[in-house]
Amino acid sequence: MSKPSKLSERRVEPVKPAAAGASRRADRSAERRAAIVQAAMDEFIARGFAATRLDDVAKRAGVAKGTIYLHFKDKESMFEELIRTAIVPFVGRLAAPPPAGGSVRDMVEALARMFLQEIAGTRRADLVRLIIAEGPRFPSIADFYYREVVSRGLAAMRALIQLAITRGEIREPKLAQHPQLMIAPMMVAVIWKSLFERHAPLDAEAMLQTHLDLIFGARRPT
Amino acid sequence: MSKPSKLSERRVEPVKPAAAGASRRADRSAERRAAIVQAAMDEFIARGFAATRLDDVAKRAGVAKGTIYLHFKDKESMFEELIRTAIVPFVGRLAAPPPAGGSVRDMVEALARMFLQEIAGTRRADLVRLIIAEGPRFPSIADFYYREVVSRGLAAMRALIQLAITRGEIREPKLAQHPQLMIAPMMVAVIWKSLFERHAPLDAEAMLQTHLDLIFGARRPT
DNA sequence: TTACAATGACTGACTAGTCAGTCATAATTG
DNA sequence: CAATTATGACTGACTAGTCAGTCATTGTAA
Repeated sequence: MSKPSKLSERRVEPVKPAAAGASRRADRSAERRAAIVQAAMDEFIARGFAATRLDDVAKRAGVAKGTIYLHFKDKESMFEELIRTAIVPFVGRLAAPPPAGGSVRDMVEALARMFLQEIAGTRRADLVRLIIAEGPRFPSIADFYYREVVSRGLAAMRALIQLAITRGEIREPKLAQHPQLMIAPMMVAVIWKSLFERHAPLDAEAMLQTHLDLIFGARRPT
Repeated sequence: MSKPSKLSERRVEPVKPAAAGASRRADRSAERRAAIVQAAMDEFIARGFAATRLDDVAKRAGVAKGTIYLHFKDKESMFEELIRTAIVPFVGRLAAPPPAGGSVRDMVEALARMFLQEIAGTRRADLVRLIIAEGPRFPSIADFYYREVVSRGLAAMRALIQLAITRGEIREPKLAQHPQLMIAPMMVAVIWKSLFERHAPLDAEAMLQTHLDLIFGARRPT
């Protein structure tokens, strides 16, 4: 947090670059922090916030419990910071891929496919579930998630829908008022994978295609 | 679970119906049990399983902590039994309303509206969220939920879709393979209400209409 | 370059507190 | 009165967070 780690860089390796593995103090500290973050993520996903023991996190990270408190104020702020850190990478993605040249359907399909590959069927799916689970108890997380992911994602989706409407690819103009409808099957896929996959595996790809057919019209009407 | 609670019913009021307020032993016991169930539900929804204190449940139910253990084996089985108890009423509903005479769209719309009124916008929405949250840690609950609600609900929905397809109300035959698509907006509505309602209220009714228009075709194409 | 001093990351035993579950006692009922 | 039901003080296991002490790394002096 308020670590002036810059100080350790003002001199650029006076001596001994130490072969290959970085062994400088700041590096090790960063490594440990990363290990804690990783371990904590695993534990929180597996047990939820309240049931996670920091002793277990420390053990899994290969670190003493006290070390956790060198990096985080307490369990709660660790949790919050963790989620934030994990979400940030996606904020980039949401804005990054500039609309390709093809049809809107192709763009939406590409987005959805990316979502399915990168989220559903990944540990990140459980992260989404974790946010759903703990959101009401951590309003700041729900706020952050809404601001950084949901509202942006929906805005982007709305723009795509509007484009599709002007191009005539989508006939239902009201859809622009409910971009959630575009996302809904993805959310269901994520939840399904977490809860029911072993009861009945879900072919999210096929479901997606059907969904797109409903919205854009079947590719071959008969 | 293995509680033969039926025993309390074998005799039907031997004597003294006791004016108005029931005060017979079994009745009081049932009342207390109901109070505990209610209180526990509130606490579990508000805090999740691990963070819920039985002291709080007892206090809220107006009962001593020991009393809880007269009705439930332990916290965990109380939680499981609770969820089961809360879900059962819906199993009936899912099978109960026999297909009305109107169009399939009307039937689906009626079902969805019932869902929105009785689940989304109710404390029950949080129950769904609770199941999503704790499901992975309580496989028996996920199993039960899948068996009693999800699989039945999807089967019913699939039947309706098939009917609509044969009647020509729905053009997309693949939809029968993915009844989840029919439900998806409802799930999103439930989650939205729990997490984001204060950021951006969701008009679930309007969203439902748009969704139905996508599936059944807009009522007025232009 | 080498010896010594300062730093602060790291440790883990410890404290203070929490909470599920128990049980001796009290209250109620028939 | 005996039997049943309810109570809540109590126990013991468990855990978030602390802190005095250690020691590898870094800085400085000779």
